[in-house]
Amino acid sequence: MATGYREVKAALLTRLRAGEWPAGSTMPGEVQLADEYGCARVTVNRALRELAEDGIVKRWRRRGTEVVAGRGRHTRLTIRQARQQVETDGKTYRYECLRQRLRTPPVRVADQLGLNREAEVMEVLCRHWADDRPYQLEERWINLTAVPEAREVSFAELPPGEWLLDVKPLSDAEHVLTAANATSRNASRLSLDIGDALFVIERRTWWQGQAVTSVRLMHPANGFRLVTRDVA
Amino acid sequence: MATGYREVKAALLTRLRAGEWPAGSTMPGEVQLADEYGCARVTVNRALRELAEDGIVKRWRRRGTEVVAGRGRHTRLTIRQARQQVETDGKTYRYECLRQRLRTPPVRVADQLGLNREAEVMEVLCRHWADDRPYQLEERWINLTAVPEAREVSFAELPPGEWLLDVKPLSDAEHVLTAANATSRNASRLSLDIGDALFVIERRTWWQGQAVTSVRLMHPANGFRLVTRDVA
DNA sequence: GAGTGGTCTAGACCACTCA
DNA sequence: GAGTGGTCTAGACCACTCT
Repeated sequence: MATGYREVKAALLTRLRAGEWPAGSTMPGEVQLADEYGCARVTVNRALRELAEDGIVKRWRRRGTEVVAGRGRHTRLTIRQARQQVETDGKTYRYECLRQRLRTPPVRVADQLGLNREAEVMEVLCRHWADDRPYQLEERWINLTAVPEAREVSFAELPPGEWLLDVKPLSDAEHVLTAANATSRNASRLSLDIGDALFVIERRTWWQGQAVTSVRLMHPANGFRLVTRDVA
Repeated sequence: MATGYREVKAALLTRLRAGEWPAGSTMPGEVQLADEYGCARVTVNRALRELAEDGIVKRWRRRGTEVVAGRGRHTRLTIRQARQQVETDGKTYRYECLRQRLRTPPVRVADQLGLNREAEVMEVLCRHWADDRPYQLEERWINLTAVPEAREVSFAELPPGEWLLDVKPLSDAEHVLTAANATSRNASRLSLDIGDALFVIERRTWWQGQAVTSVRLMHPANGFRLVTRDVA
């Protein structure tokens, strides 16, 4: 007789692992399970809702709860500001601005930000260090229509990512993770050889539906990794 | 007067975006907010709980709810089976096993799986194709102590990842995402040039506390990307 | 129409940690 | 001791989609 939603969730997971409800099948309804476990329906509801959030089941009104498990693995990833990551690693963080200027966006950037080519954007190129090794090279484009204040800000000392987090907090985001070979230009900026592998994170953010910024974060593959750990 | 937890959550997000409670400050308690919005405390509780899951606030009993926003970005990632990903992309999937054998594990693998070097493991090297291009090269080690059935299974036609998902469903997992340059061996197996960038996913899984498998999935960087989209 | 999950309410008790 | 969030309950109504 399990009463807490954690117990119910664990019990359901055990039965799922045991194969009682194979992938593709439909689980019993909430009322029946609540009856089995002798608890309120809301308790079962919460357990099942979390299983759905974990990607283990899918739920529909009227159709019931279906076991998916096996389609793919869900995982939660945290992408930190360079300063924070470097300091978490116990290293000394240093920031350096290589270029900052106003300009009209190249086609690719205009597309990404949903702007036309006459709009004005801020381009920022900067570098983040961990101890005395380049940690991240950052190419950023800021939509001045969405963030006109940026026109007056100097990023000589202040990482634009940190500034934007203050100015437009809680924005929506899209991330794209890829790998690439370093071009000659990027290699020299990261103290690498041409062709060395880079781990690249591209991020676009929106604030109330309007594109704010598009940024490309390049890391020497050697020494950079994203780690996730998922229990479920 | 918002009554639904979604409305409450949205209202709180708006106030957070407006800077009413700056990062580091403590938000009002659940009872007060429930009073403000004219709803039950549980409704506020759910809204705040989701904000906490989104990484926007942190909550402690007695200490209250603190605004974090700005530490890092949380995102949800789904890593699919090769077959599923390839077919989702509208391409034709093909599987090919390059090697399968029993052996004792090299030190690195023994460490990863928590085994001693006399234990027996199954080594599988295989390749996944998308149309007629290599999509993923897979190096896998299976702990036969945890999965003795694997000793009798042929992976000539069946991807070991898919088999394991059936046999040990709902296991715990750890993922490490990195980039690397292709070695000569891996380059030829992926129809690449030596040094071309690879996007590498390493995954380890456990079932009821026991290490099941360790796998290294290597993708040509050109044409591989992981994408996440987060609204909040 | 009926049965599923989705959600809200009001009240209650618990667990924790601060003063 | 007091006040915070964490959770459970019982009952209710709603939204959806199947037949």
